[in-house]
Amino acid sequence: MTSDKKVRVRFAPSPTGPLHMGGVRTALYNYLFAKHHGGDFILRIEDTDRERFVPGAEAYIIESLKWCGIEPNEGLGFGDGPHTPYRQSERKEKGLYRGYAEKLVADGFAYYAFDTREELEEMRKKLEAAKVASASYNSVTRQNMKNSLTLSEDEVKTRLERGDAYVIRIKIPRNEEIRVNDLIRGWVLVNSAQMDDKVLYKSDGMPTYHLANVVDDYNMKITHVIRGEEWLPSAPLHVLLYRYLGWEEAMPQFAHLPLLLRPDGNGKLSKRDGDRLGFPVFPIDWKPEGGEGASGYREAGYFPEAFINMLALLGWHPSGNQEIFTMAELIEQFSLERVSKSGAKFDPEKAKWFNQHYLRHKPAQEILSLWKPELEQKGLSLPDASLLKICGLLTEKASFIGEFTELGSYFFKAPEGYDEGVIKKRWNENAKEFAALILEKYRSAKSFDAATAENLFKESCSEAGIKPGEVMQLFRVVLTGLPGGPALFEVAEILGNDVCVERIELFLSKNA
RNA sequence: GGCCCGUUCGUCUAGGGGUUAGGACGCCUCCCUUUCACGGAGGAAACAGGGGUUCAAUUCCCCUACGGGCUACCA
Repeated sequence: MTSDKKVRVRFAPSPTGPLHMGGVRTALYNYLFAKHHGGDFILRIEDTDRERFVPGAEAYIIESLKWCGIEPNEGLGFGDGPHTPYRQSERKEKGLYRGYAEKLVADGFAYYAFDTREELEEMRKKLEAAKVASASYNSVTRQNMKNSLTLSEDEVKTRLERGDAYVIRIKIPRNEEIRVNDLIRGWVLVNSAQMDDKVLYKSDGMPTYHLANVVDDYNMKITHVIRGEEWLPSAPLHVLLYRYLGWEEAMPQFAHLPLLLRPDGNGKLSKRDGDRLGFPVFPIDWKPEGGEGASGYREAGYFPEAFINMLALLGWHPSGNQEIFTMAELIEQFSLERVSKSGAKFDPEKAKWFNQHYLRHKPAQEILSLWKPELEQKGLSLPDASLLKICGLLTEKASFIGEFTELGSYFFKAPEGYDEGVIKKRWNENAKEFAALILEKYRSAKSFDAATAENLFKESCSEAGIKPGEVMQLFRVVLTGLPGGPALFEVAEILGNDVCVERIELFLSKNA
C-alpha cells in the first residue's frame, strides 16, 4: 500500500480537441480524491502525438477547469510546480524518456524493431488469412520480424549507425499471469500471451503514451492513477513497465472509471457528438480557428456548480440520499469505493433540473449581476430596485438566466399584442366597466404597492359587480399581453401605477 | 473474431441471503394558486434469462444473452 505517502494524482489529457464532459468528470474525481485526502492534484499535458495536436486545445482545457472550479495545485496553466515542465513534448526535449527506453533494451525488457509500415501490414494480413486469433506483434510473431532479437548484433549496430528508422518495443513474456489491482473493480487478471509488444518509443523520437505516462507518474510521485475505463486493457502493460523499470514498489494504485455513454444509443460519449444530440457535451464553447465549433454548458447558461453537481453524481453516489452538493461537500464525502462499475448515460433533463435548483437558491443580487450584461447589450434598463424584484419573480419561472429577458419582456416595454383567447372569453360589458373603474383608481393612487394594487383591483371588481376571478387573467393580459406569469400585483407594483395606467389606456385604445 | 469490464424503474442510482426493493429526474393525479411555475401529498414504473449453492437468492457461484471498452509508431 501507498497509504503512508502523500496522495498525488494527475489529470493528463491530450490536446487533441476540446475536453468533453467525460474528461471533465475524470478531472473532477481526481480533484475530489486529492482534496479529500489532503493531497495534490496535477495537470499534465500528454502531447506526444504530433499528428493529432490541435491548436487551442490546451488553452481550452485550462479554461474549462477554471470555469468548473477544478483547480490543480500544480501543472500547466496553474503555476507549474516542482516537476516542471508539465508538457510531455517539453519533457521529451529535456531527454526525460529516452534513457528509460534504452535502459529497458539494455536490461533485456525491450528491443529495437526496424520493420516498415508495409512489413507490419503484410504480417497482419498473413496472420488474419491464417485465422490467427490476434494478429499482433508478440512473442511468437516477433521471431519473423526485423528486430534486434532476430537480426545479428552487427546488423543492428549498422542499422542504428546508419540512421535507419526504428521503434523500441517492449518484450512481453510469452506466458505469464499479470495481475492488476483496480480500486473500483478488484483484481483483474490477464495472461501476457494476450498482450502484444507495444511500441514504447516511436520512430519520430517521441515516447508513446505508455512509456511517457509511466515515467512521468513515477517521476512526479503519483500515488493513484484515476482514469477512464478505456485504459483498463493497457493497465497490465503499465504494471509490467513499472516492474521492468524497477519501480514496482512505487507503483501507483489504479482506479478505472466507468465510461460516460451516449444518451441516445450505443457507444461511449465522444467529442464528435458535439451538438448533434441537442445538448452540449462540452463544458464551454469550442471555437477552433476555421473548423466547426461546438457549444458548451457555460454558454448554454449553466452554473458551474450545477454542471459539477450533475457530473459528480454520474458514476458516484454518497451513502445517503443527498443530491445537492457544494464542492466542499463533494470533497468531504467522495470516495472511490462508492464509484459505480457500469457506464452511465446522462440525462439532459436532470442537468436542467440541477440548474433550476441552483438558480432558485441564488440571491437576487447575484442573479442580477449575471443578467445585466445581456440587458445592457439589448439596451434595456430599469432601476436596480425594480430589476432586483424582477429577478425574484422570474427566478421561479425559469431554469436559466438566459430565459429572463424574454420571460420578463413586458417589464421593459408595453405589450405589442394581447392573448386572443383570454380577450375573446373575458372582454365583455362587465369587464369594460371594470376597466374604467380600475383605470381611475390607479390614476389617482397616491402610493402604490402590490397590496394597494390588489385592493384597488378588488374594489373595482365589486363596484362593477363581478368576481375577481372573472377579470384577473384579463387584467394580466392588459398589463403584460400574456395569459400567464408571476404574481400579478407584484408585477403591477414593479411597473408602477403610471405605467399600469398607460397600459390600460393603450389596451382600451386598441380594444374599444 | 480475440481479450477485458459490466448488467436494479425510461434515466442516474441506494440496497443486499429473509425488505411493502428506497431516493432523484422525467411522467400522471390531487392540493395550494387568478394563471404558469414553485411548494405539498399521492401514483405508475426495475432486480436480463437459465442453472446451481442454500431452509431461503434480486443479493454468492457458473453458463447464456445483452451492453461497453480495447485490439495503431492515437491517447
